[in-house]
Amino acid sequence: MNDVKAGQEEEWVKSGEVRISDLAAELGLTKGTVSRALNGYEDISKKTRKRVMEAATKRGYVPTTQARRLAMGLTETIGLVLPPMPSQPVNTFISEFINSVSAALHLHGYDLLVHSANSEESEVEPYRRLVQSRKVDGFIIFRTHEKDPRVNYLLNEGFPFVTHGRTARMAEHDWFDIDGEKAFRDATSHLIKLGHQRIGFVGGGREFFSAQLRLKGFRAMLEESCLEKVPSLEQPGDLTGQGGEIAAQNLLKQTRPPTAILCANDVTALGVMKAARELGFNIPEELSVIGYDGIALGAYIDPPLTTLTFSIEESGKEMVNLLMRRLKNPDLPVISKLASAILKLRGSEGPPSSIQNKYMENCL
Amino acid sequence: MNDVKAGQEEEWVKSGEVRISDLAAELGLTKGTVSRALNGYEDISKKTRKRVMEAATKRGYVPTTQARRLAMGLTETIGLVLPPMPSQPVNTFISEFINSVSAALHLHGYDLLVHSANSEESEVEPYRRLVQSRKVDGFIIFRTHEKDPRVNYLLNEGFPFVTHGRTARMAEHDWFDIDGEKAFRDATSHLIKLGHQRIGFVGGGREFFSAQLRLKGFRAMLEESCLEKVPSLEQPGDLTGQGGEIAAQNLLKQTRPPTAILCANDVTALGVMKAARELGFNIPEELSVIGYDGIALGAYIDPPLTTLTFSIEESGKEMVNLLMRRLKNPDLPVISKLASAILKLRGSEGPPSSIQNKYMENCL
DNA sequence: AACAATACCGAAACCGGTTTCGAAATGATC
DNA sequence: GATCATTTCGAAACCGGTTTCGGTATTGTT
Repeated sequence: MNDVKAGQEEEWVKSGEVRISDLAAELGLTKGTVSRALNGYEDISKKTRKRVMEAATKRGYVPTTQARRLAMGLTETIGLVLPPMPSQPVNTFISEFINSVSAALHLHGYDLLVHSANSEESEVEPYRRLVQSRKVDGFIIFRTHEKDPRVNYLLNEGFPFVTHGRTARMAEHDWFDIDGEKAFRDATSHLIKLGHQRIGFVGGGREFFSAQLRLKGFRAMLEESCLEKVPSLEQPGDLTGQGGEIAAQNLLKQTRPPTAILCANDVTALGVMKAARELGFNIPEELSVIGYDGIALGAYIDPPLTTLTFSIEESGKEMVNLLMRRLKNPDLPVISKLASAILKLRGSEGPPSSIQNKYMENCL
Repeated sequence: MNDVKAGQEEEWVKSGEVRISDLAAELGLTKGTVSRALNGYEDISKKTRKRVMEAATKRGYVPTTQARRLAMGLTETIGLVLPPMPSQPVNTFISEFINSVSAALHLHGYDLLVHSANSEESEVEPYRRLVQSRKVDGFIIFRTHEKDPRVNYLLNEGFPFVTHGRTARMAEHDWFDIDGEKAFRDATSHLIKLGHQRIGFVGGGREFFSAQLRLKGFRAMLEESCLEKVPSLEQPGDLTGQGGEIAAQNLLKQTRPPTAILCANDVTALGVMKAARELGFNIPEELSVIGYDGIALGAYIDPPLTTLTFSIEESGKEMVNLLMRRLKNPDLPVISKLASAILKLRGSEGPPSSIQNKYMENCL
């Protein structure tokens, strides 16, 4: 009876109380020996290794991370700085991304340090602080700009990082990206095949490189299909719902409004749809709308949003792989990975109400 | 001219290369003295303190976090474990929450470690690992269950944490919560005043304590208004869109369907609205829908979703305050904070098409 | 001028691990 | 049984800071 009680109490011993020196003393060894035994050094006899391992598991010894990392001169931590959240922070993307990155890092024994950006200070300031205080070994950067100060800073420091998205200096750093150009070629092509000839485009901010590439794909397919490029049909956006609303108003109040609108992301598309409804356009009968990101919420609105989608989980995993490779060997040549988005038809697009294909005849 | 060039080059000196011992050697002091000078000890003369400070800023000295934390015996890091993301991860809440928590922690010099939960292992496993390896000083826990194994584990370990949401053991730990009971009383009252008498309810998972409190508020207001409690009008949900769809079908296919539906969160409400549309119910004319969470996306759907909303930023800030207080003095009595949600009318609710107030007459 | 009090800094231990180096013990070889 | 190679472990330095303690040098007191 007493034994049982004692046993139970022993199970509830608080963890984290035993240090490597305790173990060493208990075993009559030095802490150096215990450390090597636990870390698989070859100069430890099988017998003592077993003895050490058993004592360690019995006593519930887990090395203190801080001490180990200090001794080994690394942090085993990756930093991720959230972009300053706009007043309309509709970012279902971010949580999924954090989740996948964190999971992938964990497989390599790395931790994820999430830092928020203070909108009042410079964009690179958080990075500078994390680098200087040596809190992280590398960074995951997303939403890259063409001329990205964060990238400039880290390249200058020679500090490891991987970007989600390309930059003007993409030849100098590892990056992962979705082929937004091809994605928008596909989406544009799909609309043209449905019979659309006046297609609007709502971009992301000009500062985002990805937004430019999406615009490029859009234009390329227009040209390939011998459709006239109409400047007024290309509206800037800012990746928010509000930006979508404004852009849609600019598009739909024109004398010859477009019969379809491509949006730089899903949230923008939601704003476009809202504005369209308010202006009396039926979707998709009178206006087709296509987004980009594949957020799950898009399936729940009316009509469900057709979008360009890709695996966020895969994105996170790939980026972590690139970063781990870089950390293991900083001198390896720069590599990159381009994944493709697929067009997910859900119902917010269809043939235009009045098909006019006079332009088509001019082609070929 | 030469001076200018030299000056520029000096500005680009790589950071993080100078250690405290370097500074000490340069100044002809010991590192102990330098450390005390920088940390404001009183036993350092004004002159040398100034000398040290200037040398530190000039050389760009920033103490290595790992070493400082090891010496001081704390991690200055708070852990946040993401819930296993369901197949429909429509969590706009999480990224906002992470952002606000991270920002608040930063004000106290703390970092945020975000960990993902592996759905194959026990829910407490990530917590156990983080505690044992001493990677964090405390936890932020959200989406609490009534009987929450994470809470049980941490209470048993005596490890600091704060929850977002109450638990069965809420008297033993600090917590922050939104008064969901009151919120649902308010929402129910609003619907009743509009003339609704058959009101449906779609809950969250039974395991979530918050969902039970919301149901409680709903029932309480029904009873207060002398409305009959109809069991078939209370449907379980799971905080996902799909769960909302299924629940709505169960509600709306009844011979006497409800004229309004309250949902445990916004995502559920989106599922409800989708199912309602497919069954031919017009919103809000034939069916009122109210959600909970106040996600920004709700404003962009048709009709815009009426919801119960609260400040996520404030939530994060408050929780961090509670946690910091606990870390500073672990023996302080347990405290908690209850904030209230407000009903944000956006248009997805209205008076029922046929007003029958026979029940009202029985009241009072 | 002698003595106590105070200001100031150096020396060293410490946090909890890892890793290098060398010495002792063991085994193999002739 | 002497010699040499191997196995195995202890000792100590190290990572980069913080903090305690004690000893000078300086100042203040009478």
